[in-house]
Amino acid sequence: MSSAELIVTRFAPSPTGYLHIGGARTALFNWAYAKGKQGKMLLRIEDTDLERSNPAAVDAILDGLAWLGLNWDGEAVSQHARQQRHAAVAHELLNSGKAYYCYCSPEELTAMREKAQVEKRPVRYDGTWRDRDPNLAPTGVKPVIRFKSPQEGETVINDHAQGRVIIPNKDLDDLIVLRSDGNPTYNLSVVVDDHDMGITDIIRGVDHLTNAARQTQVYLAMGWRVPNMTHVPLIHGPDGAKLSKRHGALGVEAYRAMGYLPAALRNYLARLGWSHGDEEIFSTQQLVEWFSLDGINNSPARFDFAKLENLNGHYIRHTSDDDLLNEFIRFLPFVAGGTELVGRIDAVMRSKLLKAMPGLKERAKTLVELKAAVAYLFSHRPLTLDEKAKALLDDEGKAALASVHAVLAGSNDWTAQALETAVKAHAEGTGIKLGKFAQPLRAALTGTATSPGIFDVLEVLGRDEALGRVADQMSQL
RNA sequence: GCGCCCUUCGUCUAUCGGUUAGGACGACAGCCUUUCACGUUGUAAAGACGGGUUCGACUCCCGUAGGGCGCACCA
Repeated sequence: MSSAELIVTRFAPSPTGYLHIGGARTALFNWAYAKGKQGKMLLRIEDTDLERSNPAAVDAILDGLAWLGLNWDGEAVSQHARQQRHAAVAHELLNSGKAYYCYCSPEELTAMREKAQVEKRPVRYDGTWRDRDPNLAPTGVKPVIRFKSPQEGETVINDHAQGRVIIPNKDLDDLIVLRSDGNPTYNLSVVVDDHDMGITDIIRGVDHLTNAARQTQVYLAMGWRVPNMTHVPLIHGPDGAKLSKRHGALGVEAYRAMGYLPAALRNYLARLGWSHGDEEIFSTQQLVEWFSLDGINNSPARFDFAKLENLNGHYIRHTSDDDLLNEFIRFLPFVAGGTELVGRIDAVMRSKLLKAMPGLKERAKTLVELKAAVAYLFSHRPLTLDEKAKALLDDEGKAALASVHAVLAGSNDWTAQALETAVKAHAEGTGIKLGKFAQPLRAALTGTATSPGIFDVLEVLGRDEALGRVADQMSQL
């Protein structure tokens, strides 16, 4: 593909402590787009604001991306490390007359803003120093460098999701590109980095749409090519308001702890703000093949846990027992009591879990539910029964247990199939419904009123353990 | 306040001027059944409002309403 240009996208999160779920979707889109075009996705950490950036926050993002299975090309770029270059570009702008020194103090700017607010005028820098003679500069004041933004005309953003967005230049004031302490500001750094990194396509949230206009002006001033832009709509909470802490889970690590599978989350996120006809459930491979910028909508989507849960259940059911067990073990450390459980999974337990998995995974919508469903395998005799299980083991239940115990003990083939045949025959022989035996049995074997098929439970538990658990409940009078 | 953007079932969405407006989740009802699930069958459920343009608008234009984003020496 020599004629076609290599697509280079980037994901550029600011390290705030976790990988935001909206950021995760942005990353997914960038990733899928780059992959589908045989291009590259780069990663840049926007750590310009050192006060809010720390290694732990960066790690949280890398960890989140890794968990989601989104890899990037090359080394992650630290924006902070490139400050010299950003400052150099600011001075380049200054020297070519595309920027100027501004000596306004923060207090003056605040006053300017407040005055504008009172007078109900747009709050913008009034351009005091734009054309003023630099010789008038007050002594002892460290100036900032402001970009000389065009005052006439309009700036056009040809956005792949939003369409042709036109912003009047009069509404864009002269932004600061270099602070008085010599550090560059975001809008400058982003442009310089995206240019230097050879980014061809910027895919990010619409919250950056106005920044896109300012950045476009900087590109133009530098004579650089403006990358293709795609601003994707934001994700809202179930109530329609912007997703915030109030809605609960913001970081992907929270979704991991809630027991969602990375593949399910990818699928769900992909369908939020993007679509490919009526396709609902598709593999990541298919996403990569299908993903296109014009499949992106331009209206915000509400996050729907019910749908995520449904999808997750589907993925759990369709994951092989072996893979699912591995996912489960990988998940356990992130949930209370999970690490201890991992310690108890030896070869024997592993094979029990694997054997029980077909029955278990039909019923779990999350790995948290799977953990609960698997608990009976880890229980020690005598079991502690929950309320519903206790209710099942009334006098009638215990009597049923005693009679079924004899049947089970008499079976010389401890397989689910053989045991089912035997117990069903017993039920028919006594004229009692199967349920009258199955439910007390379930209570005795699992300590709960719900579980996978009872004959499977019997087989997985093994003859001695199963008979022991039944006997425990028979004898307690 | 100024600028920009958005608006199809409760939710995610399909439709790219002509459809009985389709699918999925959720809800409800039935079937299956040893529990819970799964599976399966079916039902209810939508073009914000008002004007245009057009033979014909969910689709194009304008306005209104509602919602979102942005307006820092934050990113």
